[in-house]
Amino acid sequence: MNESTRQKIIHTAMELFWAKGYQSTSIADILSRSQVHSGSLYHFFPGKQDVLVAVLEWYRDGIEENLFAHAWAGVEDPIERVFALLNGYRTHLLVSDYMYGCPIGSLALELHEPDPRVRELLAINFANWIAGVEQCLVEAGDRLPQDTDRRALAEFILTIMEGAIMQSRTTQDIAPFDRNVGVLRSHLEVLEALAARERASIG
Amino acid sequence: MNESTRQKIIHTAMELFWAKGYQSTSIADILSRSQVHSGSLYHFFPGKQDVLVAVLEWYRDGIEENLFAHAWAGVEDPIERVFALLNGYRTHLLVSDYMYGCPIGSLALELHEPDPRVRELLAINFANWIAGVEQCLVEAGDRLPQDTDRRALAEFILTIMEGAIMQSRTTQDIAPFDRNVGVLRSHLEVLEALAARERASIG
DNA sequence: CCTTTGCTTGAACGATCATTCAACTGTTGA
DNA sequence: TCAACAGTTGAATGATCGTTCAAGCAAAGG
Repeated sequence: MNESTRQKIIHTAMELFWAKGYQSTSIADILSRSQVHSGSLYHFFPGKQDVLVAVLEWYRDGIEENLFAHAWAGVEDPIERVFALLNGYRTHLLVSDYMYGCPIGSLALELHEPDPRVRELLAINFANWIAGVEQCLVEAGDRLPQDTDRRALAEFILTIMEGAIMQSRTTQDIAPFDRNVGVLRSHLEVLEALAARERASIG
Repeated sequence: MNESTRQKIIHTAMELFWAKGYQSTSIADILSRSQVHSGSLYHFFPGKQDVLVAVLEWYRDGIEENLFAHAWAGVEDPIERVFALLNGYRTHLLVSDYMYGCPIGSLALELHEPDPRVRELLAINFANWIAGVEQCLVEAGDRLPQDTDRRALAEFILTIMEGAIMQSRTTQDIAPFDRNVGVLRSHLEVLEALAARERASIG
């Protein structure tokens, strides 16, 4: 089984969906960019939606090596890892002139009546992202107040990331992104201060 | 000049763009739903993009009466007005079975290379929303710490609203929305507590 | 050698897309 | 009465869309 053609299609589709969105990307776009012919594509995929499914599965299966490992290289502090992750999206915005935001988020809002498989894969990708951040917050241990709902906080951080990207992409200005991350940082600093007081009163 | 046909097109297009997105809405959809014929549409609008521009102008010009006035009817407390506004989106999600989120946000992420007029109108609509919330926060006066950047906080609230809608629409579950709003509420409560301490120490 | 199998090639198809336009209607002002 | 004009009608157009398929190729197994 020749994986290279299939992989080439997925990789090309991923880039195009990220840059242009799903609907604006035509099969012809994928074919010409990947140097594959339509018959080959339809040999591997029943239709366009199935290419999207494969792309979302690729995101799901590679989030560790493609996203977290890259963002967290050289960053050990668990709370700084959260901001390192956010900074990765910031860099993508800047170097692509506000074209590349979060590929999952863009697809999530673009597809209004998605295939159940697609919606579930979008949700799984969000859940994996949240789980990665939650792990950072768990590793932060008693630097956060004991009763902090770390999963809810991780979910909140995803929310801020997505909303911040939306605003900066729309205004073509990194300032909204930075201000939002700044408010998040001050929120976490308050939590850290509360946790420090907790530790002092107990210890 | 017959405004009713033009208005009928804008109103229908607004609904369809909200429900299905811009690209998934065809001119034929707008025509059949609004009972207008193609020649009439192209008499008023040079093309599809110009219909979108008119819709975004309609949002811009009507944000007060169509959004704020409705959400804030019977709510006087400025901080509760913030949550009343968010609750309006929550209701839309629930009654539409997670189809209707924020029309501006959906368009903002769907359009990857928008007409400059379109992008500017999206940005203006965001700015107007932020300004409305900022006004609430200004009216909250010394219930927030003196040095609170109320514009940045309003921007942050937009971010949370958009990110929360994205997650609840994707998971088809209101819980993420509610948890995000809950974290926001606790954040504001911390600010209110800090402001109370400020007032006590000064007064 | 032949058959099977996995994959490739690329022309072709029907559907749908945004858009055009010539003919038409109804109203208004001279 | 008539010309001018705003608006309507709906068939037609060309482009592009996702998809199909018959033909071909190369390698493997017998």
